[in-house]
Amino acid sequence: MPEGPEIHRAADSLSAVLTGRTLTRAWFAFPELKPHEKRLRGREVLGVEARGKAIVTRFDNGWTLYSHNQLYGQWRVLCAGEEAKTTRSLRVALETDQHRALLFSASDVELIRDEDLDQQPYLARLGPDALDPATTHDDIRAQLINPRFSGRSLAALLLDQGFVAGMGNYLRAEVLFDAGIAAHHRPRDLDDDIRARLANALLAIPRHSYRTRGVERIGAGMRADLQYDDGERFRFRVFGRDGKPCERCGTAIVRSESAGRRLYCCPKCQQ
DNA sequence: CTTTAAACCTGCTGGC
DNA sequence: TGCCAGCAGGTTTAAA
Repeated sequence: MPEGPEIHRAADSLSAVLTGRTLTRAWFAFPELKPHEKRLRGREVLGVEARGKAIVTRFDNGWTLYSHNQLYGQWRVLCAGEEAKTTRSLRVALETDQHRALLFSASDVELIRDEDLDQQPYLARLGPDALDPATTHDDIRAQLINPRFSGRSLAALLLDQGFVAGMGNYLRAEVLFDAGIAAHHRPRDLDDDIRARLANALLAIPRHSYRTRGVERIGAGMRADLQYDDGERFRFRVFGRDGKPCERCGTAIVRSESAGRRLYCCPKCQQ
């Protein structure tokens, strides 16, 4: 059940075993993708990257695999010869002579010509990705003062992939707590310094979650990689902590609902 | 224009 | 052990 940080780490794991490798086999559970199996066999993987919560895998024949895990999808990497515990819900298999990358349960999978990739509906509407190193503080501030977004509540914006890609429900709560802002505010009603603080949190919290392996269950089939800070764990400061004391002021964390999703906040620190 | 609600995808947990 | 309801960190669509 992934947000941007979890998806970006999944893309890391896939890239580590696929990039630069030749596919010995491609398999799809979806009938409409069957014709691509032959087309991909023998092709080289040029790269695997996350865009927001989608993953794109590029091949050397002008095609790209687009996949979105939604709530349930999960990529697993196995060594060649290693058997999956179950093939139930298996949707995609990409195999090299050394590894197998398996996608389970996801239903949103497409093969797209490279030149059409930017027209893919989900990718086309993505805003700047908090986990893209190229995304800057100024990019986020530009979103905050963009009239397309500045009149909407932060509660809605912080789930909107067009505002900042990669955000999700736990990040929303943690970003707002870190910035010390209540969810009902609109960007245009905030002071410049508060907007700057929010822009900071919108980059810092997802990136910290990514580096520290976020909420990922250890041993869930993902590779251990050295680029992550394993000495430190991401901690929820408000998400899922209703009734427990705020670590800053001791006030009980409150659970509510906003934009149809559960939201947690410290009513004293976030005003 | 924005917000809300429902629907859909699938899996897990807890209660009976 | 089995079944069902409820919930879930997502997204899209339609309605309000």
